[in-house]
Amino acid sequence: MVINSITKIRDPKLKLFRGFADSSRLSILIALRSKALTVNEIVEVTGLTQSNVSNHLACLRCCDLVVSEQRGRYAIYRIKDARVGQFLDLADELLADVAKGVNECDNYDASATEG
Amino acid sequence: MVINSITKIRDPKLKLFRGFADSSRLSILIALRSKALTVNEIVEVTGLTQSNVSNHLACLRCCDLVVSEQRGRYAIYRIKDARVGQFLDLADELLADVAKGVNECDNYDASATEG
DNA sequence: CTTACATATCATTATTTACTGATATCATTA
DNA sequence: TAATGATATCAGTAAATAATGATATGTAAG
Repeated sequence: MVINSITKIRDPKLKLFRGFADSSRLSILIALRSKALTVNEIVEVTGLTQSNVSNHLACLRCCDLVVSEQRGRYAIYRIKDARVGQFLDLADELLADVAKGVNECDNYDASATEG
Repeated sequence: MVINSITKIRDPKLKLFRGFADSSRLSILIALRSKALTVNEIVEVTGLTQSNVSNHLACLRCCDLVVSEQRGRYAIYRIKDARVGQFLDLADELLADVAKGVNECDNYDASATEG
């Protein structure tokens, strides 16, 4: 399993940030924030493929950001702790107050936005 | 510039997390947390190469996480806002309270730790 | 105006990480 | 127990990202 190579990371803080720092994983976390979902529901909401979602869920589960509960043949996933949500909130706050420029900093590479 | 490809990321939240989600950048941010430093000082503290540090600083600067001030032939870098530090704090908190397992989850791949 | 120092830039290469598609597992139902 | 549905796993490949090394830029001092 390659995705879980992040679990080899020694520094747990780095590992934590990595959990949030991928487009697919972030989508999953945001989706799970409102309520617990089955894998298929996550697939539908995010538009990712099943295996991709499953791989990332393994990653998030391993890092203790989400937990799964087997209910019949469904696996229900949910955010493990509300603080994970708070982490997302703080990111928004930080963006609103501190790092407004994050939004704008792509003008160095006009070709990327034009092409 | 390849490192700054993160600036192409649309979602600013994702971009923010990416800022923290690299070993070198995280080292730099942690180093800058205690006090402002020149590029060479960062190089010494982190053990990274000069060009690597410079590349990552460009990335962090672009994302508004750090700012630089030219003083003579030195460039002084510092964390742009205290909230960036708070973000690091919250990560620690989260790790302490929520994601303790982050530390332990590498037993799936014994070969990696043994070899 | 040449030298030395400090930093930035950039192309190349190396490494990491994510995605895909096929298949395995495991629980339910017929 | 065969078939179906839901999820997990994994090898292979593709894509993204970081590190390196050479060099450019800019600043100060001789």
